[in-house]
Amino acid sequence: MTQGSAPAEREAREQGEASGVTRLRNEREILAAAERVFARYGYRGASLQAIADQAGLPKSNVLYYMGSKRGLYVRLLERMMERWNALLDDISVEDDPAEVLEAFIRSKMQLSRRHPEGSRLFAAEILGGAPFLQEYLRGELRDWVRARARIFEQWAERGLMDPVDPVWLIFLIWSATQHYADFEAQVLGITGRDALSDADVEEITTFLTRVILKGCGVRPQVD
Amino acid sequence: MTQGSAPAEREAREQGEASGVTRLRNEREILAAAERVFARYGYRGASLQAIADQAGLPKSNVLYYMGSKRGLYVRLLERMMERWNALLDDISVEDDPAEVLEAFIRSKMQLSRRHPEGSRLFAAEILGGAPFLQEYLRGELRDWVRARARIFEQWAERGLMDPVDPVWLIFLIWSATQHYADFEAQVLGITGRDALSDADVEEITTFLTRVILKGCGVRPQVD
DNA sequence: TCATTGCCTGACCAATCGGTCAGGAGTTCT
DNA sequence: AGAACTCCTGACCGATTGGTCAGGCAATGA
Repeated sequence: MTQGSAPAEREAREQGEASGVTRLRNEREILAAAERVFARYGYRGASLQAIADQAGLPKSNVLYYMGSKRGLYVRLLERMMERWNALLDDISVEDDPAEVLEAFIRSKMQLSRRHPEGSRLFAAEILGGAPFLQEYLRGELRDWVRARARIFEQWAERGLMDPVDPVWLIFLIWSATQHYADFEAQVLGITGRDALSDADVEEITTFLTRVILKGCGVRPQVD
Repeated sequence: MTQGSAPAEREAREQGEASGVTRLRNEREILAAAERVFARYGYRGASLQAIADQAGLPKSNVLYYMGSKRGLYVRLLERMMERWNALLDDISVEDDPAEVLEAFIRSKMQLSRRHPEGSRLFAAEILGGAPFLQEYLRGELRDWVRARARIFEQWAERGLMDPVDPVWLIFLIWSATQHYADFEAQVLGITGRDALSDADVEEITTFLTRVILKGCGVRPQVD
């Protein structure tokens, strides 16, 4: 983002280490509060007052730290995209399909599990037509999907899996894993739980892995 | 923004015997506009002014017809639930699993296809914690899921399908089908299309049916 | 003819929105 | 001491929010 194009002064000057700690803590508090509020109400529906209340700070302070509502929102989106990109590791044709697909499902599930608010924030952004993420979708993410798709196709050619459309397969995995964060209210309401336990998440992950791998003809790893 | 109907036309038919027609048309126009706006911005983010503009009517007229923002929103939710319930037909243990599951996937896909705005409206409501739908989720819908789950289990006992958790299976189908309406912006951005054609939807439906049926060990119908 | 009735809407309201700004509080430097 | 600098916030701004209401308009009943 905005970093060091203009040298200016070094921020190495520390005025009382306690104040630096406060600054970091406030910043984290605001980001966490904003993620909750934006996820729940969407960009337009969220108010800076609600975010400030959640963070336990005056509204002016939120604007002092973040500059503007739009800037805060974009920053949260970028943070979520970084988390997403972190698990988009490279794979090769030589890898084992079962291993790769399971790792894919598992890491995606953990991302939704670890950052449910961020996941919902992302979902709300897409739901509203992705006004801030068009570029990312049509660029970086599209390239990543195409690269993976090509590998899936090569696996199919080698008879390691059924010749299913790899793009629809990726969407299937995304939707199935994202569901438990985005539609949490529905899942909890129907199953009658207060929250999903780690055991539940593990069970769901196993279920999804088994059904999807079997569904596209990937034989579990045999050593 | 977009003026759908010229005032002159409205005046001409307004107070004549066809006034009932105008009323019906306005009501439909408002509901359609509201569905779009609520789906895009969520309940709080949507404004009556935006809905009125979309419908080509003054804001006061929207309130005259619908009473309040909340009432309008609830009415839209109920309409969507009716559409949903319409495809929740009864099934029995004697039915063919492959047939039922395929019909399930196909009708759910068509619902998302035919009412994408309604689908997104529902998604936004759940995303925000389902403040207006708690009762429906914990009552009607939960009962429906349990009834289906029991049948799936009996199928598994009879060896007609793998003994997978039926609730997770239902969620898998819901998420996979809903995805193409709710995350339309992502799907279009990544695939580089302007819209999904009927052929695309048919291809996706076939893909999902094949993978999911195979994935939980349901052999395609053999007659 | 005039009063009534139902459909409709411009003008208006208090509340809230995102954002600005002057200035207080607290350190550090000269 | 006082200037300079950063961190912070109450008060305020114009715009917009959901909602109300008095009254205009056209058709009907008498």
